[in-house]
Amino acid sequence: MPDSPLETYFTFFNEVGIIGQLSRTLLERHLPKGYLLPHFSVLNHLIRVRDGPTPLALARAFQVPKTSMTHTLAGLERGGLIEMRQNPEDKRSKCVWLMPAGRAFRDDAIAALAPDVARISGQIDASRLTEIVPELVAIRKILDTDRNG
Amino acid sequence: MPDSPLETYFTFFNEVGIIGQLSRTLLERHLPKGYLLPHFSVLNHLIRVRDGPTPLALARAFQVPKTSMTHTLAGLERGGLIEMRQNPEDKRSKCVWLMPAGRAFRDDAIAALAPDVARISGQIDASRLTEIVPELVAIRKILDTDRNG
DNA sequence: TGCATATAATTCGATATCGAACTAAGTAGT
DNA sequence: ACTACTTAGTTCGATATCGAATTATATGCA
Repeated sequence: MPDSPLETYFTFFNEVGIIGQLSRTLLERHLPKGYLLPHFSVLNHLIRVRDGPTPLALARAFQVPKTSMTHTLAGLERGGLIEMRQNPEDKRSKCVWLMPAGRAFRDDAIAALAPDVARISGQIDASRLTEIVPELVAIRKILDTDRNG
Repeated sequence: MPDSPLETYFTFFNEVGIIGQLSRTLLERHLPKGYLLPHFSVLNHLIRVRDGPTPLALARAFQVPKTSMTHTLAGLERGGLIEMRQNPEDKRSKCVWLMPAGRAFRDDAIAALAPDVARISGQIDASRLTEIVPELVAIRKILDTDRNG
């Protein structure tokens, strides 16, 4: 099935979209009621990338409008999973800090996900993904800088 | 940065999620007010895959709950882009048919997207994507059958 | 045939998403 | 120091998403 370049892009982004949706559903199935992928993602970011970022930095990291991030953070704070303190360097701003309950939440989610990962890793070779990931990172960065100028 | 297999999966799905979001925003920027990616996707599906499917078939094709598809189709019908007729083979069911305005809508969107594609294709080689797409298709199918049993 | 169950679609209610407007605080130019 | 502009975050309103319940039709089995 020969494909025009335009169709190649469409197919690529279409597949990416569906995989994103399926994997999101897979994860959310294991989260406590009231929590969604964005909640998990933020906690994960605080652990893996950096603790104490501003809401705006998080919004940019996840490419969502800052008003969506406000809402996500409110949910995390309500559950005692994070704490928002004033940014000492800028009184307009806040910093987001992980609480012990937040770390436990994230660890629990990952543990609950283990069976899924085990089942899937039998069918998708991780080394295959390792080859693809750098390509995806490159594409993500191109789209990202394209968007921001 | 050596990566555990678990982290490989996480990184992969994370990148996929972000690319999906960025590309979605890119497309939606060119759609008329009130229309979103799902509207475009359905029209595109009617043209590229099959005209006249049932709402349920569409919901499955896009991996969304059927109630979400009801909503999307209502939007398309309100705009005269599709028509929903009774399924002659099953009175519970309906068939979704593309209207001329629907085809025009889709063609316009693709035309409006052309500058973006041109800009991006200068940075992402389509042949690179051609290599990755089969891998993504395989992964999508695995997740899909995993989900449905 | 008649009844139990299954399926297609919709409606309803709760929550998520996001753009626009707003408030508060920082910054730059004079 | 004053004014204009910019930036961080929230609030508000409109729409999207999606699970649960509902309605209408089909199917399977006695």
